[in-house]
Amino acid sequence: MSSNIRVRYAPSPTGFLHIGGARSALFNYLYSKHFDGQFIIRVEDTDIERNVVGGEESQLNDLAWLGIIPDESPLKPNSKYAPYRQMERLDIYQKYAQVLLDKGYAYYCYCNEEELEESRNAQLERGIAAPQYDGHCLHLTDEQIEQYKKEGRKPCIRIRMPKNQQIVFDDLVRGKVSFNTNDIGDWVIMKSNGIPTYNFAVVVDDHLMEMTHVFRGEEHLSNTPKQIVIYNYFGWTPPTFGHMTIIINENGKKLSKRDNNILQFMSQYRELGYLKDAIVNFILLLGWTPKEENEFYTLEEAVKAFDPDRLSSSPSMFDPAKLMWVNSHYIKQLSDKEYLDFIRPFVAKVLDISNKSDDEILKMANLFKEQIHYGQEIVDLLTPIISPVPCEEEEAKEVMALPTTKDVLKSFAEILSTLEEINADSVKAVFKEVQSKLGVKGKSLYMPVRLKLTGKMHGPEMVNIISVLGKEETINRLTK
RNA sequence: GGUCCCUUAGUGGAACUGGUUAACACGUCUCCCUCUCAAGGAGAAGAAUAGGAGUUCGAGCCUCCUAGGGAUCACCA
Repeated sequence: MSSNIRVRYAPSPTGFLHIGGARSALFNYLYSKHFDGQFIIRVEDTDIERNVVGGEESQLNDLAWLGIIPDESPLKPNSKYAPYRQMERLDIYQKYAQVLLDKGYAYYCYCNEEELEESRNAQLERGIAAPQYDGHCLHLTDEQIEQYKKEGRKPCIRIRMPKNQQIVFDDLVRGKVSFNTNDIGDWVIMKSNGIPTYNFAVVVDDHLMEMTHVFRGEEHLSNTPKQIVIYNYFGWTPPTFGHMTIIINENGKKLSKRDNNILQFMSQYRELGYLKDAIVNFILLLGWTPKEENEFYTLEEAVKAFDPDRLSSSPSMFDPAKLMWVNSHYIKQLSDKEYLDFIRPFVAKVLDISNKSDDEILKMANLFKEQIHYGQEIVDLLTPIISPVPCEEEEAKEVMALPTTKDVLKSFAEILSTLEEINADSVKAVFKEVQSKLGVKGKSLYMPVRLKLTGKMHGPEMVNIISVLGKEETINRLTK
């Protein structure tokens, strides 16, 4: 069963996948799959100055990692719509620009940067708040054109905006939105290098690729009337638009790539040990709320539950604390095997695991499974257990100076050495025995052992640490 | 500045076509558990729904005005 719903995510390979992009992709994906439609990835690579190598590949990879798999993409083209990279579709845009030119809806413009700047400043000086293209090239004589050509100027193509026309559209997120064309100047559809601008290419592609819905960030809201004018000139039906709220930082500003205190890129979260399910779940809740009170959703569940009516129209703040909480929730859900696979690379950062069995690694990593928020956290937590450094804190020194400490350590090591098997229960029994033998209990019993073994006042339960260290290593450290 | 969008506790946000004490979650705080840190359990504090006016028996929900915030105004996407 499949519908004719077609939606797309259209990244530009000017960088790597960031939170906003992932969210955009996710919601488009959810919408398409909720209605049994197709999800397409089209690469908008017309900004040849800013494209970065590997950008496309890494974005597609990160998306795939999240589970967002396209039905069509540059790597999985449908011949009916291919190609899927705009730079491979240049002839198509040229053709459609020519149609507009022929119909008189567009015209060549020979103005150069300085002239445009000059005109803009002149308008500003006259008190015009939003300067527009002045229409200088709208009525050029043949002589003028000849002159420009002789000067070697390459023209761009501008669209002629209709006058005094109200552009109204029904936004899935915001309801009725309207703009007046008088507020929009004649804008460039084809740059002088023959490459289309975003607002033009996007219309041609969305139409040719038969997109039915477009979910994108609010920053595109003011682009929409420009695009609708093109649809109208061609006599095409525009897709249904939905402009999602922007994501803001803790200062209420749009999340920008320059925000240093918030990680922006998917790869960074991946490296820090965030789980894909947690990230999907977290991003899902950024600007969308489920009808049910449950806020945990797998991607599959989200597809089922997704309802565009519940997209929020006010900005949502990216809250790293909530992300951590969601992630820790998912970590706790992992099976032993999943947890091991997930945590192994982080354990490997502090411990040579080449001659360790899976079981040993898991046992060690399980010490912290309940408390870590993301994988990287285990590195610092594990360090004192693997290679302890004596604690210099005043409180620690006091514990070590207790009159009972020496005896505690000594008899603990003695009794431990008689054990057949080391596990939580047997170690607990050792503590009990030392306690009844010496009459020392609580802090003054446990702390000396803890400090001697890990050099820290804090950490997982003592019995678990000892179970992991094993008899030999424990005694070794206690008697050193 | 023009245009457009938004405004419910620190944060995300719920509240059916207007109908009683404005949900829930994160965070914060307290207590319990406990050798410690976490985790977990129990509980608490925190919002006159930006302000004002109107419509109505009744408004967070409808209308208008004001204020604040944001987005956007490129041969970037």
